Amino acid sequence: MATPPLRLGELQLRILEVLWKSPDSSVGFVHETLKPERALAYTTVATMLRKMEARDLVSHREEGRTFLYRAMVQADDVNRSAGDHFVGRLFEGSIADAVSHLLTTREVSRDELDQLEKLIREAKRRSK
Amino acid sequence: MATPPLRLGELQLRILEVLWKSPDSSVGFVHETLKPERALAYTTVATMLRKMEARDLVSHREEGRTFLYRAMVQADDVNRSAGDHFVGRLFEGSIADAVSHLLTTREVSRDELDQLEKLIREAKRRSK
DNA sequence: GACGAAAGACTACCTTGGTAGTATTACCGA
DNA sequence: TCGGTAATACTACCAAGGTAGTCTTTCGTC
Repeated sequence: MATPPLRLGELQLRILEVLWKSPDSSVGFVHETLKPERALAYTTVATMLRKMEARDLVSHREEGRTFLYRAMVQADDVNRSAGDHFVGRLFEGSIADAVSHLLTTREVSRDELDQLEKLIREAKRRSK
Repeated sequence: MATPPLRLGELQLRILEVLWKSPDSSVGFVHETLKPERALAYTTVATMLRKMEARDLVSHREEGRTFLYRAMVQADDVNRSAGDHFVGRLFEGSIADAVSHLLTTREVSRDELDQLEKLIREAKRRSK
């Protein structure tokens, strides 16, 4: 179904993350969950949810008087889209370049490096 | 100077890329360069350039009647910012997770895998 | 049964990216 | 010098993300 680029804002992403972790969340729940990091009005969350539903990013069903929302896009879709953008637009498709950039511009723990090494070995095995 | 997140649109990114490759480009040059991929009006490019200058993404100097623009942000700043977003927002800071995602959601050539392996070895050596 | 709390519906506003038309100015060639 | 062309300036619009106020309905409770 040729998913379009999926341009998500920060709040939308945060909302989706709440819904991925807790499907069938009410507006109030999402609002409460986001409260520590973002002091948003309840209506702001409700409005954004409605806007997102208009874009088929989420859907809702009614449970009595409250709406329970769930994500209509999967985390993988979003990550994939973001990955495409990151690697494609910024590094002309070269994963090596992208990873190289990641590795050189920030601290990477010994542990992470080990993990990465393992990942590569696995990828090699798979492609063999 | 605590560079803010640097939220760039697609066109802005393309324009910056032209300016990185060819500093001191005129509006006409940027317009021409972008023509094959985007059929934009000349004035669209000029307007975007002016908007970008207002945000200090680019600057210009006058050469007779024409403006020559150059990027005020470096490719590294932009890539860094995008990398932060990609790894930080989407994978909660885990480079390993981010790379793993990259590796599993798309084709990676043997060559790239070799390159990656080398990168990791180097990173390990550096951190030792 | 009245009343306040809670939920959704609507509407509005701001910002920014993207796009482009119109106006103005300056220069160059016939 | 006259006119066309090329440059910038200004203005306007649209879409989308983000934010929130107000209105209406619906419960639960005293």
